[in-house]
Amino acid sequence: MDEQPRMMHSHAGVGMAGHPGLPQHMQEGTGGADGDGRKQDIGDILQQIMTITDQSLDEAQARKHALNCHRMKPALFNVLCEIKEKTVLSIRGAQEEEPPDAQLMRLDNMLLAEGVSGPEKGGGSAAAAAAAAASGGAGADNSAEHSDYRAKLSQIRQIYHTELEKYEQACNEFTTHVMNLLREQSRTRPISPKEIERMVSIIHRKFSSIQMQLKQSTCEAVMILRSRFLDARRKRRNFNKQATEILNEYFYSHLSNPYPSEEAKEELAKKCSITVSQVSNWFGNKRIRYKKNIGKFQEEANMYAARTAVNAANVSAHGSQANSPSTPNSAGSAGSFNMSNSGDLFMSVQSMNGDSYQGAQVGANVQSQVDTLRHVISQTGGYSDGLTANQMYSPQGINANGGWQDATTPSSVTSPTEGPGSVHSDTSN
DNA sequence: CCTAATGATTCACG
DNA sequence: CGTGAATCATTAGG
Repeated sequence: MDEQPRMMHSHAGVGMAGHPGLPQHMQEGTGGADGDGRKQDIGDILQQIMTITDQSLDEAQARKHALNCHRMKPALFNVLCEIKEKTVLSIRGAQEEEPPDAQLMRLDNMLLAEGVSGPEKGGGSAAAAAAAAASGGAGADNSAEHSDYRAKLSQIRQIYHTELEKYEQACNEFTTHVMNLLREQSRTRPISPKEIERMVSIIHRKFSSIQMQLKQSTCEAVMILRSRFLDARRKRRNFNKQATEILNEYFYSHLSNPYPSEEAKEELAKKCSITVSQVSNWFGNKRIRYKKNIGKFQEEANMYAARTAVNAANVSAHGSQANSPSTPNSAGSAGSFNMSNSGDLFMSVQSMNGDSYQGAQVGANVQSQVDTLRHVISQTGGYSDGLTANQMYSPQGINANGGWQDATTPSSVTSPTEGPGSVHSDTSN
């Protein structure tokens, strides 16, 4: 970097020597006479310039004025304008036509959809709500995040609008400024109204391209915000105890066919104040995890089974209360499904323990109670120690139903993990 | 801090 | 499309 100055210094004598514009160092050897002549010329030129500048600007002004006031001037300008029109402008005009910008339209649409542009405040929150609803309908309990999202969105919106306004104002100002300027200049040079118009449209195009940048960055901001919001949605919250209980209750009381129908899901969702997709997620997870390691869920299963059994008993004893988590589905499809595959078990259950219930059972409750009872039975019947119970359960819970899985013999997996440790674990409340 | 639990997401399949 | 399976990412508990 500082090579350069040093070089210049060291070579100053030579380097500057031949420079024509610098009269001060003309004593460089060879070109003596020539240099003197040039010096003379330059001096003259400088002198002339000085005199011109010093001389009358006034005079020039006066001449201009005279020209402007000449009576032929308008006509002349008209002609010149025409010529201009025919040449320059026509050429420019040819390349001016542009297709309606698809990208701009896309941006506009998106901003409108996100509620950034479009009508005032109300639109914003409505759009935010719509966005939230669209993103899975998780409108139940993430109100904090939701309001956060809304606040951020309205912030973006505000910035967008102020910027847009600023741009518009600047555009208008600039346009009028240019128009005035051109009008001013039209006195001194040929400018047709058409040309002004064209200039204005050029200005507008420039500004709209700036606006497009604004829109683009706004879109980006919204996207980022949105993705963050979605990420926040991914931030899971454990369901509350009650919800888990309800879900588990349903799961274990429909263990033979733990596939809630759409209506059942809706009902569960309502009961647990979660969304239907959350219910689906829960059941998906539950099924796979239960199946994967039945032993681990044994205690839970027994617990819920016992509970629902008691519940069912009470219900059927009282006769009137249709409170148990049975659904049309469990009565219909699951029933037939189960009957065909494990009718024997069903019968055996009935014959063993079902007597007391059988009389009072309502059709809809049969399935769930069969599931329930099976658990109770297996619990009470074979519950000598953890290991045997474990080995006993794993086949029965699933294979007997022939149902919702293809018996991948999980006992080998479950027994080492849960067996020796005695089935206790925690009280799992 | 580590680990298990758990809700959500993704991908393949029928 | 609903599921199963694997996986991710966060939470809760030690």
